[in-house]
Amino acid sequence: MLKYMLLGALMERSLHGYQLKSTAFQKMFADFGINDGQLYPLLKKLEQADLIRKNVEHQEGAPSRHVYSITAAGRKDFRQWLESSEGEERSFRYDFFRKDTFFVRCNYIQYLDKETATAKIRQQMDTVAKTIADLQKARASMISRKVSPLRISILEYGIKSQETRAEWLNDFLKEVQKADFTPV
Amino acid sequence: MLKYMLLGALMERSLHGYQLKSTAFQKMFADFGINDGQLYPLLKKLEQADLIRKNVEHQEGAPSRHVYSITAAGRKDFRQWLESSEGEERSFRYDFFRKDTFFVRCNYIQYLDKETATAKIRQQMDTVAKTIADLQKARASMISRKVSPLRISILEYGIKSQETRAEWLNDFLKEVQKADFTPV
DNA sequence: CGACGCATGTAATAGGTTACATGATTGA
DNA sequence: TCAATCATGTAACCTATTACATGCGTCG
Repeated sequence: MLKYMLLGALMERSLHGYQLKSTAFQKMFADFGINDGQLYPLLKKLEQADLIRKNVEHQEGAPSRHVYSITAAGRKDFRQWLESSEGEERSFRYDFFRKDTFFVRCNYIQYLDKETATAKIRQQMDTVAKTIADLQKARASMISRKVSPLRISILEYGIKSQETRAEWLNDFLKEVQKADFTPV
Repeated sequence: MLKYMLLGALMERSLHGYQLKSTAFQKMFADFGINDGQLYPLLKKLEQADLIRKNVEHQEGAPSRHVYSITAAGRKDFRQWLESSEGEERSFRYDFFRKDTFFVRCNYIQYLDKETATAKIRQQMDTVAKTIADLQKARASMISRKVSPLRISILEYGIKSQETRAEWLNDFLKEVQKADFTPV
């Protein structure tokens, strides 16, 4: 998937590795972003596959920049991926069930005592609240920077889904407080 | 994470490999479940770490079952993980942005023509609708089987989040139809 | 003088998927 | 007889994360 995210970023304009890291894969929160260990080897691989082309820009008194641009083959590959629906089936493999640590823990919440369980849920509520605040700030900034409404719309999904999570956490907390936690 | 899901399943009762696959990691949809290539090596690894213990049950005219039960060390390890909050920070690394193929494609939707984009969104709407129907069926079955309300609650998050997705898809479709798709 | 931003990369490891490999029983 | 279900496992591969490694310029 990262392959297509890189190609997608290069569809607009040519970029060098560090630019990809710092602009196209900007940190949105704490540790979001792309890691070097994946970026540089993948760029090399894409270059070898002739999907992107490298142009080294020498700079005086600074490390050279390796500017990558997408090739015709790269554009074709990207469009093919974009048009396909591969990976869009409902599978749940990458969904709340398995990839969301908090939810996986929730499945076993009866093994905790009520106080610990409550504290855990409240902590998650805090995290979600902070995330929503951050996303709303990001949204405001995107609006003022006149980012395309489609991109803003995508961010709004993030906000909506976190709000849904917050609502559910409220319900779940009530459910936990009602439940009978017999020590196991 | 799978490690703790296996230990969590064994907290309740001892199970053999195939049981873990077919009951604890039941398919909920098309291809949800656990794959052999991960299950069996991991069981072996956990056994070597003395977190679980194997007991081979010979069966006449059928392959032997390797029944695993959790050890005291396994229970301790599991509880420690359960109480910790590791991986529950907001990171978005495992969130809608990067792991959801449909959403990643949405970021580049302006590279598609309006018809293709519309078709793609409608297809996703269908998928989501089918998923919601399946989850609701699962919920009904859980209620009749008198599964604990906490477990049902977790499934309800799945329903809620898919409903949020459906709502957003509606909004996004409108946005796409309003937008100016100049071919790129 | 130390931290941070710019700029590139490698190595080791972990986690997960697909495909391969085997073999018995049961039901259509 | 063919397919599905039960039952266990290995090998190859791909993806992703962490940590390591280097070096310059600038700002406080």
